[in-house]
Amino acid sequence: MDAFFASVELLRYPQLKGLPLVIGGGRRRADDALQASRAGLPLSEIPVADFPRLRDYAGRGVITTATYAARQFGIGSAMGLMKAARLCPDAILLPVDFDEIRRCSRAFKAVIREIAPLLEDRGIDEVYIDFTEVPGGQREGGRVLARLIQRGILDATGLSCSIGVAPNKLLAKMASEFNKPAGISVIHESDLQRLIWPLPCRKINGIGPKTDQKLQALGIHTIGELAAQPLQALLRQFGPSHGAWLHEAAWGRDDSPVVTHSEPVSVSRETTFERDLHPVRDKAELGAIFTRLCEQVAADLRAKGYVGRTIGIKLRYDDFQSVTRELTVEQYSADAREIRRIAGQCLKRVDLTRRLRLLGVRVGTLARPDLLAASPGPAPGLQAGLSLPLF
DNA sequence: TCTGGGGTCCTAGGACCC
DNA sequence: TCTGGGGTCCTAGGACCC
Repeated sequence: MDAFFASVELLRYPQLKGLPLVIGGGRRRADDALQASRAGLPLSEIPVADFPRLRDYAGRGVITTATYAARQFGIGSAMGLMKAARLCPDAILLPVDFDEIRRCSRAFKAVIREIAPLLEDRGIDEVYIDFTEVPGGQREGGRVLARLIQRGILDATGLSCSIGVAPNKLLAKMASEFNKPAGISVIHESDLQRLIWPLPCRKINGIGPKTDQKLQALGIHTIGELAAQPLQALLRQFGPSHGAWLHEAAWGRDDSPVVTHSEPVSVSRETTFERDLHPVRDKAELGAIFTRLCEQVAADLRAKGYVGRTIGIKLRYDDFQSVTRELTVEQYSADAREIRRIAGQCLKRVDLTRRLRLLGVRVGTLARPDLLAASPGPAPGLQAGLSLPLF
């Protein structure tokens, strides 16, 4: 989806079209001013002058989405809001409306599923689609079906998306970025040298800042340069698994399937405080936050229909160093008090003399309670042992 | 100028088992 | 007194993605 979070807001506030608009922020509501001016007015008639600006923000948030107009100023995703405010103080800032985002996310995925059911969910605003077997999927190399999907999403939601069509997910993902926004690009294996190899390595999905830095240090800047590296050299530098993957990716090879269903691995909640808190001096405040996080995780688990038996915490100190602790217990649970009890034991195993900026609670090793009841494992009194000598 | 929140997957070491 | 070759599970950290 193109500038998804921002585009969703533009549906409500069309008067902001073409203006630099940024979505993000932490706890502090960026739309306080808007709430006040809203009274009695249709949303689309709220004067542009009444919208909150980046310059008025003074919190710890980052940018989730910037419209293309805002990107002109050098603003981008994951940038701190304070830095963004310096680049474009007049940009309008709105908070993320998660309920509305989720609604739009479900809506656009539903449109795609109607046309092409083999869909892999890649988060709130992205999917992979296998339309090899969809009737008409091969027309114009897939371009016809891509147009159909694009049009269907626009009609149903008013939102635009960009589609890349390719022989595999790796290339399709890169292709989807060629013509943003509202673009379609179709690429074939034979386009590898011309279209893919000139790109920076960072464009490969799976090469992040760390790997890129390491590649740069080796004098490897483009995907073509990476492809030219002897496999042996990559294996030596990056280990057998990562090295082999880098080589394959540079050659545009990816045989990973489109996965239509997956079970969640963990559920977590975390929060960055408005100001750093001291475990001793701000004990009461931290305790309340801790309890709330446990309650939220428990509620999320129950809403999704899962229980878990690995309970963990995450801390971030004021110097941004993060630590985690976890404990796996016998009994599955989705109970806030039980989660808090185990998480509390984890807390005892970390340094609590330094100021914290973040606290998180996580539950892993998940199971569905209904399935658990169906196969309770070895019941007491029914256990048997059998051993045979090996030789 | 400090850097959100929710996830997945991988690695590596240690405990423990056969 | 020295020392194998599997395997699973648990834990901590880190890279990466949306």
